[in-house]
Amino acid sequence: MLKSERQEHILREINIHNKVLCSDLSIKLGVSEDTIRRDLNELAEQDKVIKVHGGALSKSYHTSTYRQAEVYSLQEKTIIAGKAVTLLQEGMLVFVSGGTTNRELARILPPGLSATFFTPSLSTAIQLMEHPSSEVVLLGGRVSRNAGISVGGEVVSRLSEVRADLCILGTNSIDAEEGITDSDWEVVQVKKAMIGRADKIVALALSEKLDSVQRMKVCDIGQVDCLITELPPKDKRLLPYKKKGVEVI
Amino acid sequence: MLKSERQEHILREINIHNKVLCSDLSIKLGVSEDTIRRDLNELAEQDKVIKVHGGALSKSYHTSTYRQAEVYSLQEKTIIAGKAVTLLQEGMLVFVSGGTTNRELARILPPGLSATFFTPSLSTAIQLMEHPSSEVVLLGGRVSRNAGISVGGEVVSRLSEVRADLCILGTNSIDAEEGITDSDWEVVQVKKAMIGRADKIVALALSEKLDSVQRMKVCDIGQVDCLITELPPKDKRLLPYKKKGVEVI
DNA sequence: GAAAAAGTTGCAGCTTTTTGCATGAATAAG
DNA sequence: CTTATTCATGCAAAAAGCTGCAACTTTTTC
Repeated sequence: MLKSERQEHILREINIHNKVLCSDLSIKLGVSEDTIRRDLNELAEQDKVIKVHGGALSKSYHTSTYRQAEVYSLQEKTIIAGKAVTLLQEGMLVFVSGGTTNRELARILPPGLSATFFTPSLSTAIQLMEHPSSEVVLLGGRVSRNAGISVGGEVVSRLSEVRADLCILGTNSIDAEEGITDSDWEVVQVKKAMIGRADKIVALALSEKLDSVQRMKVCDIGQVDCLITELPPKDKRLLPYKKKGVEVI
Repeated sequence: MLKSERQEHILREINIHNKVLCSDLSIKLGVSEDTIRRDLNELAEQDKVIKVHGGALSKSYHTSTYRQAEVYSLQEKTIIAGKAVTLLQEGMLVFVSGGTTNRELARILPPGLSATFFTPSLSTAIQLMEHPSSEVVLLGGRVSRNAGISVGGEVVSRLSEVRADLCILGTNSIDAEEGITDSDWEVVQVKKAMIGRADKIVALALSEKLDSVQRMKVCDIGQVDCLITELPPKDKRLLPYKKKGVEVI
């Protein structure tokens, strides 16, 4: 295993768990603790991690600790994000909507992956900015104070000029009959535009959002190719969606 | 559990409850009270908590905001931002560039003011979002990892469709002879476009940036209407700029 | 393509840090 | 004033870190 390969692995581990122990990594990667220590020191010098006695901590976790701690259901969201990452492939063009789950996705992106991300979300864009090898395109427009994303005709018309391989939607409500729904008209417009211009639609949802409906429709369940929750795919609650032909991860 | 992790946990506990007891933490974290005591003493030395007999108290009770401490020369930047705010008027359309000084400006914006801000800067936009009565328009485009702003043709062409009353530029280098200069080509393109579409140009600069020159030219000193530093307007160092007809605040 | 240089890795020996415990002093509470 | 905590200190064991070194691999140079 190459040194750089190993360091990427370490970075990835840190992004997922927010910390690593020298002893764990030593076993997991099959090298001595000294080597791990040296790696961590190098990464710390490059300001990519924070070295502490016994291991290292994630930098993004630390710099924004105050917010991170406040993220609701963070653990579940990290699980969801981890599953979603498996769908990403080298060179893809990906639409990413707003929401904390998507920001979490941006945070745990494998360092090696180089893809192009289009997003109207400020926080997702900022998180993606820290990723070394990906391109980030921010969709500009009037900023919705409420949602923290750009909205309006400009976003929609900008989206109409691209075609994405994948569209990753954070969802507030999803139901096997009613499809994906939301409560903010402007957000709905943006999501609709994203859906219309992507080959594959992936919905991320906490299990508590399942089988709930809100006022405004984003899309039919038939348009959703893949549903990701923190539940194991064979959970009962996911059955109605499978029956509608949605792939469940 | 890592030491730093444990201290993080203690800090969070303190922020929630405003106080902690050594005995509680000892049980909750599964370490001896001595260890907790040592942690609390360390945190107290770093001025993060207030140590008292039997435990510790929250410090943020009295003083809030941690992240501000991390901004370089924050005090000077706040002074600059405070002066710049006086130029803003009701209903104005304002271009704002990136940089921490401009973010500081966004932070101290008078709550009553309702203006429209166009910015390519992610952090400025996020800060402006918290302002109750202003409109924020984010200029979208490829995101420059380096500068944290949108760059590229789209930003420029978008700017060409508006005309602003005011353009507030954070500057890295300004010189009475060479004008405003910068080191990042893409940032320069965006700034140029902003300057070309605004009636009044305001440059914000720390005094240490005065009389310095970098490789790429943003604009001539003649194009700058107003220069704001943290210095009093009659400071000697500002004389060369006054002579060139720049208003100095 | 061989020799030299540079980089990588594990190990032994030693230093530093961390942690829990024992002891006695300091402090708060009744 | 008495009593029960709480605190500071020193100490020892364990864990983690650092350093130099030797073995090995990769890259560069001639």
